[in-house]
Amino acid sequence: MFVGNAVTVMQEKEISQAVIGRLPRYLRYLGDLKEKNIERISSQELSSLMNVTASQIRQDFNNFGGFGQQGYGYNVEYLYDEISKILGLDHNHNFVIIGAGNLGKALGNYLNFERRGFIFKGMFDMNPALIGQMVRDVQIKPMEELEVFLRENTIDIAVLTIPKTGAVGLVDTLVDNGIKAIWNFAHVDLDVPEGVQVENVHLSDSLMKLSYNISRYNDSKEQ
Amino acid sequence: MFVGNAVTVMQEKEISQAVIGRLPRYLRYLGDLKEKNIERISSQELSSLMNVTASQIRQDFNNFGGFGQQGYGYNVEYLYDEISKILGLDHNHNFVIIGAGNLGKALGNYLNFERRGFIFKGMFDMNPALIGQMVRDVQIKPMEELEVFLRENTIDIAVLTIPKTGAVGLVDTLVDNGIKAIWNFAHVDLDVPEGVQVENVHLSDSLMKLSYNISRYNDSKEQ
DNA sequence: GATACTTTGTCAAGAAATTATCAAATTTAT
DNA sequence: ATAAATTTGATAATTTCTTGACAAAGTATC
Repeated sequence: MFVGNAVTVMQEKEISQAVIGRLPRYLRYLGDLKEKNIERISSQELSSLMNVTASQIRQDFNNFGGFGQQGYGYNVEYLYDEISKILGLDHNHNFVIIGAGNLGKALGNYLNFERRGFIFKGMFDMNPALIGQMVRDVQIKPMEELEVFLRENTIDIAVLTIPKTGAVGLVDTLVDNGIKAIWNFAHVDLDVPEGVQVENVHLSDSLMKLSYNISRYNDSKEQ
Repeated sequence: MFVGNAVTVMQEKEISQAVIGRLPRYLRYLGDLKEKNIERISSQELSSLMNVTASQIRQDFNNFGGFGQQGYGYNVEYLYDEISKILGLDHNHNFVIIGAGNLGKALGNYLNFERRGFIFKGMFDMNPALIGQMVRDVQIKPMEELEVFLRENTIDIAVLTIPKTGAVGLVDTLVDNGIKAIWNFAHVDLDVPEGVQVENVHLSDSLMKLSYNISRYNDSKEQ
């Protein structure tokens, strides 16, 4: 009797976040190529297009298996589809936005997310003045209804566009009601249980980096 | 006779962007400590607070010179001020927002940038329906007035919240009229001359990373 | 004021990421 | 069909980033 292999977990090599972070950019360039009806591309061509080394491109793609062919290069459409799958864009993700301020509304109105399978399902806010307003085809609901809504709908992602004070206390509610991932625009680090994903967008951090690079360049000029 | 040293330009060690990227987070924690009137902190304490190694903290700070003292640790306020200076937050940066859509308005209304010395000076859009509207104390102007405005005011930063097609063609105008840095929300890579800083905020890339991490975790669970 | 304790700054080691190199596979040209 | 050119995937070399270790310098205690 053969046992043992049945439960063998394929120890997949962990892909570094550095690699993952580059995939969306590859996808963007491949999408552009597809629109231009370009059928194939070599790592060398893509390299000069994207300003990264050809070696890195091949290395990155090879983390997921051989997508290319010697002497030919990569088939644009095939590669595009494979990267889409890797990024989980081959199936839909429902999301709710919590915080119906300017930023929340901006994200709710952003149609391109839908094209990638991110479906805007609900929006919540504490402010009574906002309740009932429409953002696209979604009506803003009071925060009290969030829990029930999450239980009655299959929502993967919560987008947090509320001040940091509110954000921290909300995590438990979200996680307890099935949220798998948080796209966090609040300027605070969230503490989530193992298995819940957090992606931070700290806009002011980004602006500070820009500020540093301005100063650095000016200082180096002065010398 | 000793010559040579006179013209020796202090070859400052280039600080890696990895380090710079961590500075805003340090600043945030130090700000919180300051608010709690905590006077001093050791790398060890900060380490457990921020979930990074104490060694990395000391290494990071030491890139800029010794901010601490053996046996004592770091003075919170002093360290806060020094990091602020490094990030160029000790003087103001004026910015304009180009693109008065939802995202542009959201950023224009975000008051916290002002606290850090980023001053909202102007807003421009192509859409005639938006011209004249107020965003805080700034009136939306037509794109035709952008060039003159940039010449007549000292603006460091242009915030691009327009679709990518418009963004690429705008770079030359911005750079020719004194813009030193672009905070780019358009989903495209901008080609700028040496010395002009670009910080990209590619929201859909960020969302895709989140999507990958959701899939990855679910897949690993299934096995 | 002497001693024990704390904690930095620095240097070395280790790990991770990037780049270079090249054999093997395939395509293109003759 | 054969030879020349192209290009991947894999491995090795290099570089960068992170972590560990510890002497030196300070603080706190008795």
